Amino acid sequence: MDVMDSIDRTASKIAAAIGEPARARILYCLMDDRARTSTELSAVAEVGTSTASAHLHLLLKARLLKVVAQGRHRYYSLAGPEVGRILEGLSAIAGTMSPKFIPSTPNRLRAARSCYDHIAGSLGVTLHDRLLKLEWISKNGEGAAYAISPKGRAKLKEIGIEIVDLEGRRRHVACGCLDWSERRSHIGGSLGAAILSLAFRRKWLLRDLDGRGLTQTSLGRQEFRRCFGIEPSN
Amino acid sequence: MDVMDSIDRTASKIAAAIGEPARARILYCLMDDRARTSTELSAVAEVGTSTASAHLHLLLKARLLKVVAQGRHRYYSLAGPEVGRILEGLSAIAGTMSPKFIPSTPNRLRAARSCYDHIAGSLGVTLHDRLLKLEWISKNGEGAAYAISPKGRAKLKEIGIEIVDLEGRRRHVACGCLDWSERRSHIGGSLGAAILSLAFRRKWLLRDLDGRGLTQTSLGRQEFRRCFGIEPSN
DNA sequence: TCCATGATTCGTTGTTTAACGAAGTGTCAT
DNA sequence: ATGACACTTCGTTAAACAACGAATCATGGA
Repeated sequence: MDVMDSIDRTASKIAAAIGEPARARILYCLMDDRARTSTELSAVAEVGTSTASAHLHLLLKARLLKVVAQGRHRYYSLAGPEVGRILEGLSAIAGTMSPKFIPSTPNRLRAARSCYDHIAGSLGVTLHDRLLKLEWISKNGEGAAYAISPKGRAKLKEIGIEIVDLEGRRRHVACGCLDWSERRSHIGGSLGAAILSLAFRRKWLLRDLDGRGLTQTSLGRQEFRRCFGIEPSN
Repeated sequence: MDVMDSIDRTASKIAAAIGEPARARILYCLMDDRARTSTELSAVAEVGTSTASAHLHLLLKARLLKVVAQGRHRYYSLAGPEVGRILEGLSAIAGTMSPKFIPSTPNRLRAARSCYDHIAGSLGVTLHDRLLKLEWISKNGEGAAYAISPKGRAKLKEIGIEIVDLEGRRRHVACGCLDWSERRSHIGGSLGAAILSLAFRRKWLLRDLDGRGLTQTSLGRQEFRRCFGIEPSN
């Protein structure tokens, strides 16, 4: 009975965290699964940066948000899918409006882009998520680093990437790299570099004139699909 | 965009309603689907009756609770299953504890009892819910009254109850009657009376010595199951 | 009818907390 | 190094609101 009470109490704390208008605006803004910076969220919440900082701190403590520090930016995002579900549920009660009107997953896709020496943009994020889903890589590594599974090694070897060649250097073999425009992780580290270099070599991707943009060739579309099971997006 | 904002705002209001400790205690206490009075809930929330009244008013406005007036009592209960789901969801996030530990549906069953001239207690409630589920009765009637469906008439006739004989009197043919101990509706009106009288006549139920309690016979268990599909409870 | 009891409304008090600006910390660029 | 920028921490103020007791309304029983 005592345990139950404490659950109720923390549940109530969580509800209270959502129950403040400025914080609710922050949370619902983050429902598209993109990470945003403190200052951006202060604009969304329509409060000063210091106030937003306090709100974000509280939301972190309530385990509704998580944060990733990247340089002098701190990217905040929803702590997990359960949080999104709670928010959807509340909206569902709120309006007679059906939950499908809530701006959750559907998101405008952005073009591929390079980030230093690996693939960023929507393609980079898709690839990143896909490798995790396929369990070629897993989050078991230290920090933001990913571990490569035996299956991943085999499959990547088939494609033409030898993991052993990438190991033993100072650089991580694979790690999540937060994307400036997508605000989600894409695949970085020497594996990310190897994939981009492979894609250039095989003419899956062409470098744009501005040096950062990438264009996927029709061959590239086919090959990304064949190798990773990625549906042609745009 | 404006519509979205308003949804967020009311969602935030709902969360705020849950986010006050006293109100959270009230809500989680009501998760067993039983209606409770204002004074009882004030005890649960550990506040005075006037404070509880204010909280209950707010929860009504937030559409998290509904209320049924019965004499000088007002029975409060959760507004719907979505509310329970939200509360469960919050608890799920709150603890690492799994949602199944939340005291939602499983509830100690109470013995059958008579309420004036019809069946109350757990059996009465079960019967009430069953008749609705089978769609022999529906909530289309005025107020707390139920309408009897054609199917219901036919099935009840098979059992030995002629609805036409019950109609045209001042009394409702069927209506929900809030149970003092179960705090949930059982089946009242002349249909309720007819069922109890039938159960006595056929020795499905025996009146206890105290005059209010009812004992289900083994024949009764069989027959309630055969006629209404009610599983033998205790 | 009158009284007892459940429940709500009202007015007051005290606590909580959201908001801001100013000052402090850390990171990138020149 | 030094300035610019992103972000947080601190101290203060003002508004929101939960709590209570007293008064009021409503219902059921004597």
